Amino acid sequence: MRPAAGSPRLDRGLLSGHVGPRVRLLRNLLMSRVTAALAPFGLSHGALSAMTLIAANAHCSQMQIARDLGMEKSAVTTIVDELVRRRLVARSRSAEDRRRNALSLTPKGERTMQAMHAAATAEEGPMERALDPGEFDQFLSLLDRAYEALAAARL
Amino acid sequence: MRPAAGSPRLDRGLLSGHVGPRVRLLRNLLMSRVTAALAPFGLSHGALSAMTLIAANAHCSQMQIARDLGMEKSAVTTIVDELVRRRLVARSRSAEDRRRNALSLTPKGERTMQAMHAAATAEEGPMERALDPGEFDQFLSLLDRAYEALAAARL
DNA sequence: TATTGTTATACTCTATAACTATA
DNA sequence: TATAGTTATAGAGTATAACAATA
Repeated sequence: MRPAAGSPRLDRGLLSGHVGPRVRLLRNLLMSRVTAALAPFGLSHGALSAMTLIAANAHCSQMQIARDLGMEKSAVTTIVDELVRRRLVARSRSAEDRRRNALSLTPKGERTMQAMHAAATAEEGPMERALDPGEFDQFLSLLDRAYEALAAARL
Repeated sequence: MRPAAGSPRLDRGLLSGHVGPRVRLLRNLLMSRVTAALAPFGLSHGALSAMTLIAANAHCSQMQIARDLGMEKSAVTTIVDELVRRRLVARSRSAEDRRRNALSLTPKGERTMQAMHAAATAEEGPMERALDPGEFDQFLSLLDRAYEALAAARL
């Protein structure tokens, strides 16, 4: 009888003190589940991330999206094209700087984004059950602060 | 003067209570920095993840890697082929079950993995500086527990 | 001259499907 | 019949580079 396929053992000696490998592994597992949950919408994770940022920063530019997600501007164009084609995002020229686009979610976009978040986060049950409520809240808070620190640190 | 490209504003109303979007955003930002740091090694993130699991679970099979990373077995074959070709991983048939491969890191593989971790995690400075030591340790612990809960929850 | 966005193209990673061998 | 691994192929997502419009 083999070791009864349980959860993998993480080597604290090799991973000690580092966020990167943990986020990679957690993201890989979460992604494979979320990809299936998002399939009915026909939109990528990148699209959901972009919609999330647009919802939080109305009239933002595509370069802002690119910087915040660590993507190239051309990739953002591809994503936004699809969102606009499906009437989930409205794109117009900025009045202040006519090089820029001003992005905002349409009402349909808001509804779709929320449905996608609901579908994606339904896969989170095991994590929520493994942590007690106080720990879970702190986990969310720490993820936010780590993200913001990283985003603020661009050169 | 525009809003002086600071960190993006995350909308707590839309993201409230969910790990997924936060991990996606954090991972996107971390990835784009780590990709550059890992470029000199000529190996992918998947390869580093695989090496990390092999280091922690000597003589594991490729199916174990696939399950733990949420990848398909054929993708694991591709990754392991490259690691074997570069003498970073030793692959032999399992004695107990001759369908399986038994994977382990070579000494060169151990050194390379540690160098890759060092290069990758050098990008983590901003996160470490944003959290005080106790918070940072708890962050690592919560990431581990979230991962383990998710990995244990496969059907 | 620098920045925003678009287009066209190519690459990296992973998945799908069909196959072999072991159990 | 079911599982582990390989091979060949296709696909999704993103990057690179050259360009147009605006600052």
